[in-house]
Amino acid sequence: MPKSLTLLDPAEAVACCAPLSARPLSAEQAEQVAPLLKALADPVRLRLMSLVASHPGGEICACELGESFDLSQPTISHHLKVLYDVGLVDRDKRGVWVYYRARAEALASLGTLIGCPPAGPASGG
Amino acid sequence: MPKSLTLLDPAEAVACCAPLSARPLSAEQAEQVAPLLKALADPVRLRLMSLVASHPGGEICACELGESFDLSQPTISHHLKVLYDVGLVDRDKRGVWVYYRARAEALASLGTLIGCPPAGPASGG
DNA sequence: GGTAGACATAGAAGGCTGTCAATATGTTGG
DNA sequence: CCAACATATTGACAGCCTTCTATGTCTACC
Repeated sequence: MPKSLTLLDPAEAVACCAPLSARPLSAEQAEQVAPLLKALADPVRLRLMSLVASHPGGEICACELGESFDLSQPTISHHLKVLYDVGLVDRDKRGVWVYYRARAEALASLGTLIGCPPAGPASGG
Repeated sequence: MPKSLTLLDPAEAVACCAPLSARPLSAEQAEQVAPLLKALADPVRLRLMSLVASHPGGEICACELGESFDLSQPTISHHLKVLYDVGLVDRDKRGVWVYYRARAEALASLGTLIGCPPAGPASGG
């Protein structure tokens, strides 16, 4: 059971929350959002997420991800699973290889919740 | 020693990073950003941050923060210290009370790094 | 069928984290 | 100076997290 079928991903639940600075987050909301942040709150996973999100073509092979780290294959696999379980990345198995893709809308929701600079003219310093 | 004097806060260092999806985060950048996310990756701290950031007047007394939780005073104090140490909040002691203020630019930098929706028409949700 | 390769899972070790009770520190007022 | 109060620090403990090695699973190819 890779994900829940009837409930929202953590990543999807975030979209319902107003920015942190708009109004106090409820305890329930905080419990939903924290796992997403926790998933990103590790240097390895943060780099993995960035590698996936920034890769040309939108997807990247797990084998290529592993080459960027001095870590064992199971460790990389574990971190990718954490990102997958909270809904920050999608996976697609093609033959022997597994391709990961960033969920842009999940990152966008999380960024908005944390607090994006107000939409306006270019900031001047 | 509340903070480093010559080096940047984690919160300040984040401002130097492009969004996750723009280019792969370096290992060094990831090591700098992860502590910030880790600080927010706890339900209690996330609510504390939201309470501080959303409070009218821009600041809020620690005593008022504690009343929102079913946790001991030392625990709240500990969580506030975590947020303070990474530079997400400022503190101001006035008499017996301590007032906390959100560092809006730190939240904005972090939000931008994670990935804000591209500036466009108002989202309908 | 058998072998090789890519990825996932299981189990264990060591370190980190959240929480508390107890105590320390600093401030106000008598 | 002492009492009362707000907040911070200390020390301890349970639980979780990151990492590894060993192993399992699935696909491709001969």
